[in-house]
Amino acid sequence: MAKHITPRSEDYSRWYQDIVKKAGLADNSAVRGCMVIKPYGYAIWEKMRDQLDKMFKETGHVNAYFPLFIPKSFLSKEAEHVEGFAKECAVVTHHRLMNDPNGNGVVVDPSAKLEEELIVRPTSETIIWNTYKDWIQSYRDLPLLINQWANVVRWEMRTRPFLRTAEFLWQEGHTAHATSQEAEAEARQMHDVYARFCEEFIAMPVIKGSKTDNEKFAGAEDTYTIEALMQDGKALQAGTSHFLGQNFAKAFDVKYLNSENKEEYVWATSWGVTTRLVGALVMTHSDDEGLVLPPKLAPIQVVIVPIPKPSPEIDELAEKLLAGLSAKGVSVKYDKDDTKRPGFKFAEYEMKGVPVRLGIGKRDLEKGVVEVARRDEKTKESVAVDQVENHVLNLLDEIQANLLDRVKRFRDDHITEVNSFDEFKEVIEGKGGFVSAHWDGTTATEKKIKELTKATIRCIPLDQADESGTCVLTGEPSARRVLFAKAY
RNA sequence: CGGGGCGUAGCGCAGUCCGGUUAGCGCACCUGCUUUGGGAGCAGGGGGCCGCAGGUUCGAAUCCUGCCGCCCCGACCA
Repeated sequence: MAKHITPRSEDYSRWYQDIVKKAGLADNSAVRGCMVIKPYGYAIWEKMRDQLDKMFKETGHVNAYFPLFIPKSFLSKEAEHVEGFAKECAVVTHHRLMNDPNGNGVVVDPSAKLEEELIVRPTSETIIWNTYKDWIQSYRDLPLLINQWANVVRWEMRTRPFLRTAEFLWQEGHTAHATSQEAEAEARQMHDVYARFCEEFIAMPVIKGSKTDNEKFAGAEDTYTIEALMQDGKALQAGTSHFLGQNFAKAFDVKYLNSENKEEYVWATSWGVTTRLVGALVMTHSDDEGLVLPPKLAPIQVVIVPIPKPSPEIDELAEKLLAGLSAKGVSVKYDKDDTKRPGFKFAEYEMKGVPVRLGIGKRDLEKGVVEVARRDEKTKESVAVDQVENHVLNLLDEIQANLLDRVKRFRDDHITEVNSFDEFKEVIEGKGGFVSAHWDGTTATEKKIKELTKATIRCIPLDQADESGTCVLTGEPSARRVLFAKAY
């Protein structure tokens, strides 16, 4: 059967959902707003997770695990924080079920009401800082550099697989430091780690910047963000790193004695990326034929397809190539399923985004070649058997680089400087992408622009020269340009 | 939470307006044969509380009432 994917030009949102479903990444579940991550989708997340975990360890962090449930009272200790999350929390009120006296299955046992309700964590700052209070006494206990891999729940109105679901997987780093400078450096360091991960592994260039007061994390002093651009011209926040100042330390009374025996509040950061990155990956590279995966995150990097079906001669060569490539660390699959025809397999592996496909048929055997097809450019070539291994190794690198290059060009073409509000609207409504414009620095203007155009300030880019000008909406003076876009 | 749409086989749908044999089609699945360099062909076969609960009727997928769920679009958000 031809598995039809809605073309991007027709309906980008449906195209995205088709890819997620037909490439076998995730299914809708019986639970509203929650998805089932299927093995293939989870394999991609695992690759991301393993790589990120390695990078966290390299920067001195260790993993730990904190409770799923947070006492309600904890959330109200930091006023801005509770403000940010209160509207989307799942609340546990009882701890027991009982048989319905009327015979309708089970019901909540009213006598099992919790004295203090528990909140399913939307993020773990509060439970963690409540714990850190006991762990930190002296400057010798600092810095405390901890990460946790966990699920969190945010009761969203509208959900989309990977991009926004009620429950999602993520990592959250929570660190404590003796000085403001050190905490700031940590927040920026992890910001860099995220940006590097996105570029090197997802092959997705990101813009590093800081959030405006309006857009920053509830409870943070500063929020650093990485912003990516999707194919449809909308921006996607791919990760954030927060400098929390002493807000949580004060709320949870976390103090340490410095070397002069003086008590001080600690300085904090938190930082996270989520399974949303899987959605970002999909929307960054894929095409109307299906998923396109960067080799570094592809669960299967190379697939070998026998044409038209396995035979002793084909098997022999395939097994040899498989062994050789596997020894070099490449994940290879030899598809020996003889109930499927080659054409079906080609389409299927293209749907799944496998970067490189090797085809071996009788004609190839006679000529001593293998057909090598690359997913990113959809091209094929014949390569002599004894060169296949090196060729594939190089090709994987080339594909990884090509994807990044391609996306970078698209992204750079979609950062448009504008100097009037008319231009601003024209670009936002037409071309899309990021709009670089002067802004007077007020939340009121930011909100007004959003109201008028649906575009929000994605970030104040870090690596950008100051340039004085006038606000695109109000004409008030502005010290630098900021990036606006419609966002996911 | 507003607006729109949809619940019939694993998936996609027709049938519903205007009630009437045994509920149908495509894909998928199973068996067999023939095929096989870009999603194979033929033949045979299995699979349905027609979203749930009431009601009207001799008779309900179809009409009425209530409920539940899902999707899309918006407001809010990683």
